[in-house]
Amino acid sequence: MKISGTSLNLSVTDYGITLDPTFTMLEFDGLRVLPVQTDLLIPGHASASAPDPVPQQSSMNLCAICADRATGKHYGASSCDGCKGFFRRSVRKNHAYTCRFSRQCVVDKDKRNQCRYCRLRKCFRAGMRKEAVQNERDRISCRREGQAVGTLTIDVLLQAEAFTQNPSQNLMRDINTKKIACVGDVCESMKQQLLLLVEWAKRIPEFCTLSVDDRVALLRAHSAEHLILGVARRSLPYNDIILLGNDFIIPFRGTEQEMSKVASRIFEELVRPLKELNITDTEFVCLKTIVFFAPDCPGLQCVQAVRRLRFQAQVLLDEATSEQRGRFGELLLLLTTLQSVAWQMVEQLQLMRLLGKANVDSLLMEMLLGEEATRGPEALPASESNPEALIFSTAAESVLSRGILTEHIPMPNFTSVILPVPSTLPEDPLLPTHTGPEVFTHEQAADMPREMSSSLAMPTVHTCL
Amino acid sequence: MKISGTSLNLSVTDYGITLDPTFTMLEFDGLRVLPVQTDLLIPGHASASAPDPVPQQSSMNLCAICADRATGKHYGASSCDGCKGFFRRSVRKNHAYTCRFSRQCVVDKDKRNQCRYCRLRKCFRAGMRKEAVQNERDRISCRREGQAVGTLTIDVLLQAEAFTQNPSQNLMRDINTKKIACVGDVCESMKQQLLLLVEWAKRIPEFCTLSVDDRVALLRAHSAEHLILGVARRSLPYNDIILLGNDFIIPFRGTEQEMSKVASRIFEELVRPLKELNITDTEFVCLKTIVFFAPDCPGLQCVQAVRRLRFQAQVLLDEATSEQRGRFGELLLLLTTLQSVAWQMVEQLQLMRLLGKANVDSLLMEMLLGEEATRGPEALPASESNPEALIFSTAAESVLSRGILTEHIPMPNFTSVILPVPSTLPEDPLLPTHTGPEVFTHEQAADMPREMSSSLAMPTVHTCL
DNA sequence: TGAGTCGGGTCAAAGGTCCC
DNA sequence: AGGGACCTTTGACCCGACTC
Repeated sequence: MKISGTSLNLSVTDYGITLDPTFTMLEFDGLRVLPVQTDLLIPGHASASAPDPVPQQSSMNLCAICADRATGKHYGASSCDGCKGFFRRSVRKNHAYTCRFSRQCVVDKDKRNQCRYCRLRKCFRAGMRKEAVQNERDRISCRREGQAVGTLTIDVLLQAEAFTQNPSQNLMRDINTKKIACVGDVCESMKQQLLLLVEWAKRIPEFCTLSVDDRVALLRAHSAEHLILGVARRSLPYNDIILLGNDFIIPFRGTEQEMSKVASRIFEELVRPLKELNITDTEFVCLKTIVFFAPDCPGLQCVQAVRRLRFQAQVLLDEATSEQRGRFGELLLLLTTLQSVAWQMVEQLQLMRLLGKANVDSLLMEMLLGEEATRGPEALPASESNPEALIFSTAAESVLSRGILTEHIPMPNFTSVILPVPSTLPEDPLLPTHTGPEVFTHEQAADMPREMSSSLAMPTVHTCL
Repeated sequence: MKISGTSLNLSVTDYGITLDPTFTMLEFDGLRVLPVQTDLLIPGHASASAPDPVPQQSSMNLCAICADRATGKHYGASSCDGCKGFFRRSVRKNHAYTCRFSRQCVVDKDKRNQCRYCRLRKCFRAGMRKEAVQNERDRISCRREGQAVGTLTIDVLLQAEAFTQNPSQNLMRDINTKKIACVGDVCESMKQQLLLLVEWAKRIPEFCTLSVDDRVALLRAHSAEHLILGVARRSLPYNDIILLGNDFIIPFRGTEQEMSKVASRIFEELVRPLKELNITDTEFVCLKTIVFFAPDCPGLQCVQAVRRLRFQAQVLLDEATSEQRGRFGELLLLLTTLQSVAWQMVEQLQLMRLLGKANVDSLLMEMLLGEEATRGPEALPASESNPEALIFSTAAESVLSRGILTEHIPMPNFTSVILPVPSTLPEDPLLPTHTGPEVFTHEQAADMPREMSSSLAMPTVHTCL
């Protein structure tokens, strides 16, 4: 802030107004700048009328308080760095000094530190104004300081994501060499991706601290959205197809009507906007985490913890997108679209299953079609937010699933999935066990031959945890 | 913070004005210096219930970052010289700042120098773009771009909202005097609210510039969400009930199971979070507008225009919530919950209709249950985002509606609703006509006696426009 | 063409840093 | 625990290219 240099002598009149009544330097406030000094501060004024023996040039270079060499004007008076700093510290800290003598101490370069009371008084008399001292500013020095809203960090999320990525698809083979998926291929890919989702979640320490029931609840609640989100990201480089995790593709035309319809929505409503936004890896993992830690989750016990985690994730996304206005909002708004597409996919899957066109195994049943047998009587009455439960829940009030649909195709009883799970899995060299180290990788899921993985004895979420 | 260099009477600097007598020098008075504690950052725990900011008075003259006097547009945002220089220096030197607090520092004229991280972030959020900062003394001729965020303003939205509010409910009569709604009451209220939604939309100039087909498409696409959003807001003062627009209530228990279930979800998943956030009117109208201008809308032709409008709305919401970190995200994330609850309500309504428990008239059929006969052959193949269409669409591939459900209850043919609508309505003194002035108000809809409004000859959206 | 806009740059006077 | 030499940042003001 620049102040006209000639107006300084008018500026001292307001001290009393802005002063704190308890301000202990009050007695300085009535002081006026000494006339002689004022003249010296006005360039071009002294030479005309005052026969000052000291040349103007040198007086400007002298501190008006202690006559040390001045480094410029500070707070309204030409002063040295010492008096400048002294004045700032005194005002900032609201220091109250007292004179041990009779308030007539000499203040010069040598003795300026002998009486702070007289030095500060001379600062005011020289024209320094406490109003010119500003508020404390930000630090300049760049010490790295972790700030962490919570404990979730981008790094953890990126690592979890990298762990469950399929590097073999990175080399972007020619699309023409890829095969068009049949319904079985789609189900197979979904199953693989769901297993990878479990592995992904297990890489998030905060997830692991939740109860088993809550972990299962989270994994089930939005698995369909995760499948869609994953396939949308995977399909970003392409224009006319959806690329599955097992390297099959779904074109928009030329395959089953139902599949191409969902695929087309994925492209138009998700892939296209994501392309336009040019979503980064960081943003993607944040979105995924936001979807994952959904507090409106059927049967969730520790709602507050999950809320906190989602809050952290959305703040992380906010930080990651802060350089482009509107970007954060656009990304978050894609989640409603994601939810819509996911629900349509689930409905299609349910239809295919009911029509006998798809062989849906128990893991898909449990995670995608909303088998809810795990919900005990303590389940929250108001937590019916997953779409599957709405349409085909086991809830007694659903006429669709019980009154009509199940007349045609009885739904198997899946209460077995909540039975205690053995701590070790059936012996299978390809599978990780609960007792062994976590060595489950994409090679074992995503790249697993279909014939083998479709017979995996790993049907429930509980088993995977 | 410009000081006229020629006037001497400006001796009281801006800093002097802002020097609060109670300012303690050492503390960041305005800042919430919170310990890094996640609990405090969760919306419900936030102490500050941001009061509605003063409606932008001459906002073009204010710096969008610190509210100092703006000197014009700089790098994409109306800003003062200070923020202009700060942004340029930051971008040029590629500075990476760190917030010493929790990244929600207030950035105003007084405190803008207290946290460079938050200041820079606010620059970006206000629309400044890195690319607008040029390297050296070279000038790129590409002027005129970037800005034109849009024409939507908070004021227009607030006025449209006020117009469709029911003032008689503001005096918050005793809940005990209100009657419990039966299914018919609910349908009646929904119909009234849908008519008010049309009136609300007509108060938004940008909506009126769209084609009739697009207007109808927007009104249909998310009407269920608007009903839920409205009822949630209306129910904010209460704890155990949902308050309908026609003053009936829905308790969580003691009425039909289906109704109380949705009501309970509305409360637990929407009213409760909104209460904790203490949502303002400004935020509410922004949310409503974001829901309304959904670009993934079946049959929408002018997708880009709608996208722009939603973008404007979400940026307005962002600006309205920028004082509290995470608030914007929490509000946006409620929209997925809103979508979920709305779909459940639609499903319940459909069930009630199919079971003969509800008398659903053609307006509700068209707007809530997704009659899609208006979609011509030019309809976008990939725009099936409305939930009703998913579940009970007339699309040939839906086994649910055609193959199974309609075996029991044949669906009437509603193609009549798209027939050309006569430019004048059947004579009815209560109804506005297309040729007359717009005099439709809440007195005519929300406060209309049930017996009359249920026989309104206003069945289609087209007719209302 | 001439006022307005918005890029650029400058530098006095604020700020902060850190050894003594 | 300040003091003060020394360095960084701020922002009011100016310039110039471009637009209308």
